[in-house]
Order: sequence, then structure tokens, then C-alpha cells
Amino acid sequence: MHRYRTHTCGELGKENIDQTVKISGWINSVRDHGGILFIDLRDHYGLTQIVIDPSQPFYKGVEHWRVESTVCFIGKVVSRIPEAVNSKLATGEIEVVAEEMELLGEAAVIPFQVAKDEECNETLRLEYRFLDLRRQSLHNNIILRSKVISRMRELMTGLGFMEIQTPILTNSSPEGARDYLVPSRVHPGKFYALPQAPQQFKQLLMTSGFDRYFQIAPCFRDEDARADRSPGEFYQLDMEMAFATQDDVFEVNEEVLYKLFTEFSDKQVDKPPFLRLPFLEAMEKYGSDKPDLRNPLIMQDATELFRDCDFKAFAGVVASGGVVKTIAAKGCAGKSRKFFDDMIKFAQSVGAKGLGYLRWIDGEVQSPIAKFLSDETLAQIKELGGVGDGDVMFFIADKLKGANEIGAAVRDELGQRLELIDPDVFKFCWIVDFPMYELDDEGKVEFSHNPFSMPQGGMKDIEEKAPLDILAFQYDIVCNGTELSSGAVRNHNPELMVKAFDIAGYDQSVVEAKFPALHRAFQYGAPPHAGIAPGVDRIVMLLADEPNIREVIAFPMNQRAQDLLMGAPGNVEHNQLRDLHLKLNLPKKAEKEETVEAE
RNA sequence: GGGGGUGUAGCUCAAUUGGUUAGAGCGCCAGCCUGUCACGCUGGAGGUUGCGAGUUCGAGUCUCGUCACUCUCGCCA
Repeated sequence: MHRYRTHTCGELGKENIDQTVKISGWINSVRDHGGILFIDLRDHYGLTQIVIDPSQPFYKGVEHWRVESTVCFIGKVVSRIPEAVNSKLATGEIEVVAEEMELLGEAAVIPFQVAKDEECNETLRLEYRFLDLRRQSLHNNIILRSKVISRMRELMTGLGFMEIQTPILTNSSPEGARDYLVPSRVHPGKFYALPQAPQQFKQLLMTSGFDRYFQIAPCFRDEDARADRSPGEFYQLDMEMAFATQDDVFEVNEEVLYKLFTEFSDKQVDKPPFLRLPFLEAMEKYGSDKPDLRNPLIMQDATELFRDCDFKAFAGVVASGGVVKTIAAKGCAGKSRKFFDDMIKFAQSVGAKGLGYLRWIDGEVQSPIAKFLSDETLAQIKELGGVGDGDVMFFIADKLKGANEIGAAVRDELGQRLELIDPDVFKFCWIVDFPMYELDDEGKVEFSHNPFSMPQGGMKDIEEKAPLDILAFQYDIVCNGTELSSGAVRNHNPELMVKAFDIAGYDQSVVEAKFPALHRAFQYGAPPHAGIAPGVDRIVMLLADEPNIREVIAFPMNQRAQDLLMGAPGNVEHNQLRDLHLKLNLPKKAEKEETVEAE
């Protein structure tokens, strides 16, 4: 007989009756009737009921049948009497009558309940993550994550992709987020950086003749957390394809994502090909480059209708170069005064000066602003929105950028409040045709996304078009308003690369200095190539229907990028610093803490 | 770095307008209980209301500061 078990806690059934078995697990719950004791024994696979008769010598030997202790039982599998069958349990037709017992690991009093589904302070959960991970919902999320990643590998390998590891200790990249740095002992004053993504390595693999690369790649970025962004590190299904076009990348990803989402969720999934939405159209209609297409509301431009109207607040915005955006919402004219007041408050909370609206009720327009608008204008507005009796149109007046941002937020809020968002579907779309360049706050031309993207018109466009009019073969994949990834057809032509950087104000020496590997590699016959890297954590988050990314990561850091279980980041010994040729220069506040800890 | 929210027993929460000794469920401890399955019943312990100041006859409640967590803006090629 095995040292710990002949069966798991999830597999015994009627067919095992009369067998003597050995099972080990955690005490999930104890029901002590004085004359008889029931224990639900739990492991990764399930629950099995153990019955202990008080005549057994170990019955009194155990002082506390404390939950979450690990125990091993030898006993006989017996059939439960019909009235005692538990249909909620896979093993509910049988129970194990204990004959021998061994305590494997006693549990102290636990800080929060494991067996019961009870909300709990997240700091405590992170400090006791090993307990939290025993709990069903988190445990299941990690199982799901494992299955999803395993399936990703199968699907990618099946499509002819090879998984290749790339370095974790690499060089700092000049673009993008702040890097995590690792000081070099051998080279005083020099640093490795953890990769923000294996971007340059995968492009080098393409120039090395590997046709299709993928990797479940760890990425490290020193940026602040969000609900859908874990600080420090995250994983991408990183991929790159040689001699490939944008359509080739779309085809692969549509197949992989469609299969993953249909296999691991019961929700209805968009069938490929997914909708392709040009960036400009997305901004016009949704005010966002990651629209939630479950929400049917769209924004329209009503700027011209307000240009010469008597409503000075709007006319003034238009006169100064701003826009008026409108969202038509069907059937909500009957909503309460509070609904509209709340919407105005909400709009103000996201930076709007106000939120105008027109309501059509019983053939009449009701609105604080209607009196400023002529009948003709009102008719034109009505036609623009395609609205009638019972409908409402909301209006946002601001500079274009502000109006889009506020409009996007109002659209989301209306979608939720009016319950327009179907929770049981996954809506995918590609955002395509991103501009290659944009203006930064100081009015300087800079790359709007990836500097390695291929401009759509090639050398001709780069030389002839105004920088802001140049589009890139740059794309995002969006699902239910979550950006899963950016990708691009890469610029594999070193001359074109130098030109593209030149427009953003970097001369050739900068390209050579900052991206020496790619610049050199592309001199020796680079294949045209393209790729993308969908976020693994976000995919699992959507599949698990979790609003928070930490619920799909086994050991996440908190918002301040601390691992509360391991105590990272932590102090190191002075000799470690000395080996690395480092001296600390701490801000005043941290210096105090350092002194206290040293004492 | 900025803004919002939260902070009361080990955990989840309650406590009227500022007013008696800050309560409940779960957990914990003791006892009872032979068919439960979130077992049940009886009793008990457990509190610097995050921390510090202020207003007041009186503060869990109001004000200011501070700390922590969280959501968010900045940031995320």
C-alpha cells in the first residue's frame, strides 16, 4: 500500500465498496455528534466523507479535529444508507469508515475560513496566499489558467509554431515603460534589464530563419497597477511569423482565440473573422480604441447643428474649435429625474463641464436646453440620432480629445445603467490602421505605438506624407472592452527604419546605438515578419469572469508592487551591495525606516 | 505624485441626530449530542473603533493630519 494514499478524495464510488483504502487530505469540515464523527476530507480532486466511531483509539487521541490539518486515513469504503446519500458530492454515495489515522500536518487556527465562501480582506489573503489558494474559487482559477496555457501550447504547436525561450537578463530598452534593473557584479556600474517583452529577440529569431515562433513569455514593467494590470510581471502568448502579412496574423489569432474562448467558457463567442475597426472610426463611434462592442450605443458628431445655436455653452465650445458629440439612447425617456441628474454628476466626475440631454415624451421635447434650439435644429438632431418618442439624446461639448474621453465614459455608464451589456457573450474586434505618429504634449512628433511597425505606404509614404497622416500596420485585439494585445507588421528594412526614426527626431546614430542588434541583423537579409502577443492573464481573467487580475495569478503582488507573502522587495546585506558596487542614496523617509530595521 | 472609496472582535458586517456597559453571524475555547454533510444545542473568552490631534459636558459617529488597502488619473513603445 502506498505511503499516503491508494485513492484521491475525488474518485471513490460505489465500485469501491468493501475495499480497504488509504486517503490523505485536508480536514474541510468536522461534524462531531458525540457518538459519531464525520469528517469531510478534501484534496485537489474532491471531498470524501470519513466516519469515525468513538470506539476507535485515535478518536480521543486527537485533541482538536482542527480544520485545514492534513490527515491520512485507512478505512473501508461502505455504501451510505439511501437517506444519507449526498447528491451534491461526487463521492456522495459512499463513505470511508476509518480504521487507522495518522496526523500528517496539524493546522493552527486559520486567519480566515477556507471551506466557506466568505469575502475577506485582500491584504490578509495575500499574506496567507497558500490558504487562499486552497479555497475553491481561486483554486479553480489557477486550474483554469493551467489548462488554458496548456491548450495555447497545443494550438500554437499544431499551427506550426515553435516555442523558444529568450533571455530574462537582457538590456534596458529606451522606449516604453520603466525597466526593472539588475546590477552587474562583473561590470561595475552596468545593469541588465528584465525584458518588457521579448520584442527584439523574436524579431531576431525571424532573421535567424525560424519561421513561426511563440512563447508563454514573462514580461516585466515597472508601472503602477490597475484592476486588469498586475504590477511587476505578467505573461503574454508572444508570437511572430516570417513572410507574413497582417491577415496571416489575424487568421492565426482568430483560430486560437475562438477555440480558447469556446472551449473554456459557456458564453457565446464571435465567430471569425472578427470585426475590423479602423482606429479613427473607433475613436469617432466609441471615443476609445478598446470599445466594448457588447454595448450597442454609439457616438455621433453633432458639432455643426450647434455651431450657430442660441445655447451659448455649446456654441461657444464649437466656435473655439471644439466638438459636440451625441449618444442616442432608445427607450429611456421615462427614466426618473434622479437618473438624469446622476448621469450629469457622472459626466462631471470624468471631467465634463456638463451633460446636455433631450427627451422626447408624448410627441414633445423636454429638456433644459430645448428652448435654445430652433424647431428646425431639433428636427435635424432627431434625424441624426434616429430617435422618436420615448428616446433620449445626450450631448457632450468639449475639445475633440476631451469629448471622446468623456463620451466613452458616458457610453460605458449608460450601457451599465440601462443594462444594455449582455454578460453572456464575448465580442471581439481588431482595431486597425493606427497612426504611425502622434504629437506629444509639447507638439513634437513621436511614435504613437511601436517604433518597429511598418508604415503602410512604405518608403513612399514616409517620404511624401505628413507624419500625422502616415498609418502603420499596427493592430490591437479587443474583447469586451479589454485590450488583449497590440501587434504589428514589423519594419524589416533598415533604410526605412532609419527614416521612420528620423521623423520622430532620432538620427541614424541613435538607431544604431539603441537598437544595435536589429539594425545590424536587418543588414543581412531579414524576412518580412509580423506578430502579436495576447495577454495571458487578461485572457484567463475574461474566461474566469473575474473583474480583478489578481484572481487569476497564483502569487500576485499588491498595488504597491509588494509580495506580502515573500516580503519582496526586501533589504539585502551590505556585502551584497558591495559586491555589486552599489551605494544607497535614499529619500529621507526611507532612510529612517532603513535605520530602524538595521538596529 | 493627484482624485474617489474603505478602515469597528481572528473574519464578514451592524451601531438612529454626537448620548447608557460598542452588537450580530462565522471562527475560537469548554460542555452536551449516534447519521450529519455550512450538523445542532448550552455556556464562555475575545475591542486602544487603523494611528495622532482637535471641537464638545460627551466622539465609532464631526473636523484636521497621518498610515494602510483598494478603484482611478498620470504612467503602460
